[in-house]
Amino acid sequence: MAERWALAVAEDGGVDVAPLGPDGLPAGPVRREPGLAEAVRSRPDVARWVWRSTAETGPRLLAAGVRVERCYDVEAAETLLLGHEGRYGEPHSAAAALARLRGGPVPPDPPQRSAEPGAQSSLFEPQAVHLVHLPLSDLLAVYAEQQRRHERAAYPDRMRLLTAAESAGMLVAAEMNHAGLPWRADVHREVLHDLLGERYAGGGEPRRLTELAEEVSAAFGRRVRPDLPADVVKAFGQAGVKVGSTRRWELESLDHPAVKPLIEYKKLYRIWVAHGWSWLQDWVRDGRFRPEFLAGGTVTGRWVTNGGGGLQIPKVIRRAVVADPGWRLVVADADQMEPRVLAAISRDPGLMEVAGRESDLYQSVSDRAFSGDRAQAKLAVLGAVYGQTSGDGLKNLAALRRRFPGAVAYVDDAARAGEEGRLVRTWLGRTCPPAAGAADGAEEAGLPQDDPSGLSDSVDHPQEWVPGYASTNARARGRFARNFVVQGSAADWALLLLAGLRQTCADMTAELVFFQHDEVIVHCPEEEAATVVAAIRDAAELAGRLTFGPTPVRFPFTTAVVECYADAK
DNA sequence: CAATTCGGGGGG
DNA sequence: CCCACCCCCCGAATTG
Repeated sequence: MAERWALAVAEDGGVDVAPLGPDGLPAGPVRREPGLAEAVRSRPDVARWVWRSTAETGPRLLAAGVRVERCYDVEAAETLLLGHEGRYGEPHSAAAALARLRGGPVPPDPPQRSAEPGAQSSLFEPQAVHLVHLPLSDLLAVYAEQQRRHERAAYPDRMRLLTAAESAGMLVAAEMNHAGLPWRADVHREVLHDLLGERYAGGGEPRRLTELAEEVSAAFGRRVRPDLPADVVKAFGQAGVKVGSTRRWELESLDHPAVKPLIEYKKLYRIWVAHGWSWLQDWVRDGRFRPEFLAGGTVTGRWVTNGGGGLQIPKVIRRAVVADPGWRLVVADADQMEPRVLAAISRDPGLMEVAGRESDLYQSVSDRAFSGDRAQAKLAVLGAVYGQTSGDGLKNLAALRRRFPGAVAYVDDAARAGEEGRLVRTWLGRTCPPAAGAADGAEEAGLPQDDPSGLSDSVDHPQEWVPGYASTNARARGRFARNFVVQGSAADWALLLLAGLRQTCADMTAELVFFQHDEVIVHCPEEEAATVVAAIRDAAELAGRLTFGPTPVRFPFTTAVVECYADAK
C-alpha cells in the first residue's frame, strides 16, 4: 500500500508521526513515539516518509539498522522550489519556509560546517541553528504549501519527479556515508612506497621527491624549490627560457633538462600532499573511506563530497579500493552520458538516431558528421556543450551544427537565455540561478556577475545565436547556462538511476558505495555480481524513460566486476 | 595573528 | 599556447 506518513523529531528525542491522505493532508491523529528508529521500524508499510531533512534523520535510522522505502525531504524540496521560482539564494530551511508562509522574519541558513578529518558519524554536533526543531503541524503546513507550489511549476509532473529524485539522492548519500568505500590501508601504503620511496622521520619529503628536487636543481645549476612556481619561473628565466607559468602543458613544450624531473616531481608531490600518508591517517578508518557525500551540492545537481576529496581519487590510488574477501566491486560507467542526454532533451532527430544505439556515440558522430576521427568528434561535441570559443575544434563544431542543428540550437538557446538573465532549467526543472540580482549563492557557485559595460540587452539578436555581441561576463553566463541544461539534466537522470538501483539492492546484500556523476560502484558478494550488473542496465533504461518520457535514446553502461577498483576499464 | 587569494593539480 | 563547463584540496603568498 502506498502509505505516506509525516514525521517530526521533537526536542526531547521523541518523534511525532501522522498518516497523510492522498491529498497530503493529515488523515489521522498525531501520535507521539518515544524513539525515531522504533517509530519507523514499526511501520514497514509506509511507502514514503515526509520529513524535514534526510541529513538529520537518515544517519540515525541507519545507525539503528532501519531502512525506509522512500522519503520526501522538505528542505531539499524548498531549495528546488525556490530556484524554480527564481528566488535562488533565499534561506531554504524548513523554519525559513514556515516564516515565509506565516509572514514572520525569515531566519538565515546556518553556515554549513566542513567535515573534520576522521570525524565519526555526527552524533555530536556543535550548537547550531539548524537543530531547532519544527513541530509536526508546522512541517505539515510547509509541506502542504510546497505541494501547491509544485502545481504552479512550469511542468508540475516533472517538478514532483525532481523533488522525489532529489529526496532519493539524499537517502542514497546517507546510505553511502554509512557504508563507506572499502579501502585497504596496507595496499595504499604499498602504492605510496612504490611511487614515493621511504618516508623520512619527521614528516619531511619522501626519498623520491628529494631525489627529483636534486635533479631539478642539478639541471639548473643552482638550488631550486620545485614546489614554488615563482622560484621555477625565475630559474627558467635565468637559463634563458621564458615561461609564463609552470603548468604542465607549458613545461612540456620546453626543451630543457629540468622539465622531465620537474613534471615528475609535481605529479608525485600532489599524491604526497593530497593522498599520502596523512590523508590515509585522517580519512580511512576500519577499512573504509567515508567521504561524506552531499547530494545536490552544486547548482547543476551534481554531488560533492565534504572532506577527503572523495570525488577526486587519483587513478593510481584506486589500487587501494579493494572488495572484502568473497565480495566484488561492480564498477559501472555510463557511456557518453552527456551527449546522450543532449539527444534526449533536444529531440534532434539525427542525434537521437545516433544515441539510439549502444555503440560508441562519438565514433558514430565521427562517421556521420565529418571526416575527422573519434577524438575530434568528441572534442566537437564537448565544444558545443561547453561553449567553445576558439581552437581547432571550431571547424568540427560547424560541421556538427550542420548535421545536428536541433541539438546545437538547444544549447545555443540556453546560452542566449543565460546571457539575457532569463531562467534556464534542466529537463526536470532544476533551475540555474540568474546573474542579475542573484544573492551570494550564485557568486559562490562561480556564476559570473554582470558588469556595467554589458551590451547584451541593447542588441537585436540574429536568428542564429552567434558569439561576440555580449559582454565578457554575459558570455561567461551564457556558457554556464549552456552547460547547465546538459550537465544538470544528466544529473536528473543519474538521480533516478540511483533511486532505481537502490530499490533493487534493497532485496540483496549489495550496497551502493560510490557515485561520481556518471559512475557508480556497488559492493556485493561475488554471487550477486551478475544480478547487480543486470540491475544497473535496467535502472539506466528505466531512468531514461522516467526522466525524459518516451525516447529512442539508450543509456548503456560499461560495467566491470572486479576485486580492485584500479582493474576496472 | 587569521582569513583570503593564487597557482597548480586531481576528478567528471 | 590551450581550450570552453562543474567541482575539491593543498601550500604559499598576500591581505586584513
